[in-house]
Amino acid sequence: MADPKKRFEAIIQKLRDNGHKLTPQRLAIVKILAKSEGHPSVESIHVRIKKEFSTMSLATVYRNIVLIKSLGEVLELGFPDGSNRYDGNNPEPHPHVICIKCKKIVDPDLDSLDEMKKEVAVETNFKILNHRLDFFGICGDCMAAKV
Amino acid sequence: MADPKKRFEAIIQKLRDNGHKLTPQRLAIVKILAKSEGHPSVESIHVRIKKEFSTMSLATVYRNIVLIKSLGEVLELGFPDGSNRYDGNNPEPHPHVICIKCKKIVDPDLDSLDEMKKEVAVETNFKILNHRLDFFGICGDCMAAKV
DNA sequence: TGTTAATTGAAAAGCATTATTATTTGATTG
DNA sequence: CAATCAAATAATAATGCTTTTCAATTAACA
Repeated sequence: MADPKKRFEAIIQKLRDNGHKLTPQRLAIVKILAKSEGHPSVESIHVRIKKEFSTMSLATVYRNIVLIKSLGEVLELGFPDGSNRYDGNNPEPHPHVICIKCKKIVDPDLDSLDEMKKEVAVETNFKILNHRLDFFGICGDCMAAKV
Repeated sequence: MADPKKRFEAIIQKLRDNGHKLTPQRLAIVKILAKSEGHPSVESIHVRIKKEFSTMSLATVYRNIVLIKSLGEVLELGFPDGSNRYDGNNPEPHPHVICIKCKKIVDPDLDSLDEMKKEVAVETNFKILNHRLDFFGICGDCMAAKV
C-alpha cells in the first residue's frame, strides 16, 4: 500500500497542474481516495463527507471521481452486479480478490500476469492495453464465522 | 466452440426440467444464446428477433436472460462501462480479449489460470469460487485499418 | 377442447448516473 | 487586500438502462 499522504499530494499536484481548483469538497474526496481503505463506493464517500459538509451533493462526488479518473489517479472497479468501487491508492490495474459475503476486497501479489498478457497478445494478435482480473470467493473471516 | 445445436438442446432441456414453458420468443432467444456469435448484447438480441416477431418486447429479452442465467446456462459479461454482453455457448467463466475499437470479443486459451487461482487461494486465505479475466486492447483488424 | 398457471407486451416505475442552472467560491490580478 | 471571473457547487431535473406491474395471451397437460 502506498503512503496515503504521498498519494494525496500526488493527486493534488496533478489537479493543480491541470488548472483545477482545490475546493474543500474536492480535497475531502481526494483524501478518502488517497487512502481508499476498503475500496470505497461513491455512496460511502458521500456518506463520510456528509458528516463534515452536510450539504455535500452526491453529484459532486460523481463529478470529482470522473475528473480524477480522467487524470489517471483513481482505478474504477465496476462489478458485474453494477456496483462500483474505487482505488485511488493504487490506480494502476491490478488483480482483486473479493469476498462475496462481506464485500471485502484484497489485493493479491501476482507477477505471473505480465507473462500471461504477452501470451495472450501473441495468441490473439491483439495489442493489449489494459486488463481486469478479479477472483470472487469467501474470505477466511467469513468462512470461520459460518461455523 | 461448442456445437450451437447441442447447446440449444441443452438449454431447452434445462428449461423443461425446471418446468418452464417453451414460447416462440423464448426459443428465439435461446437459439441466439446457444450460438452467441460475437457475444451478443440484450439490444442486439432484441433487434434480431424483432425482424421475426415485430412485437417482441425488450422486457422479454431481459426476463429470459435472467431466467437462463439463473439456470447457469449463460455467462453474463458486465463491462466497466456498464454494458453487458452474453455467452450462452460457453457459460463457464473464461478469459476474454476485447477490442476497444470494434468491440469484438475473442476467447483465448489460457491454462495457466487454474494455477493462478490456487496461488491466490493460498496467499489470501480465500475460498475462490469464481473469477473474471478480461484483456482490453486493439485487434489486428483495427490495427491494420488505422494505417 | 378446456383449464390453469406461466409468459408476454406495453407502459410505468426504479435506480444509478449525468446534465442543467442559478449561486457560490478559489485563484489571479491590480 | 478587494475585485474579477472562470470553475465548482447544491439542488433538482433528466437520462438511460433494467425491472416491475398488470391485463391479455398462450403453452402444457388432462
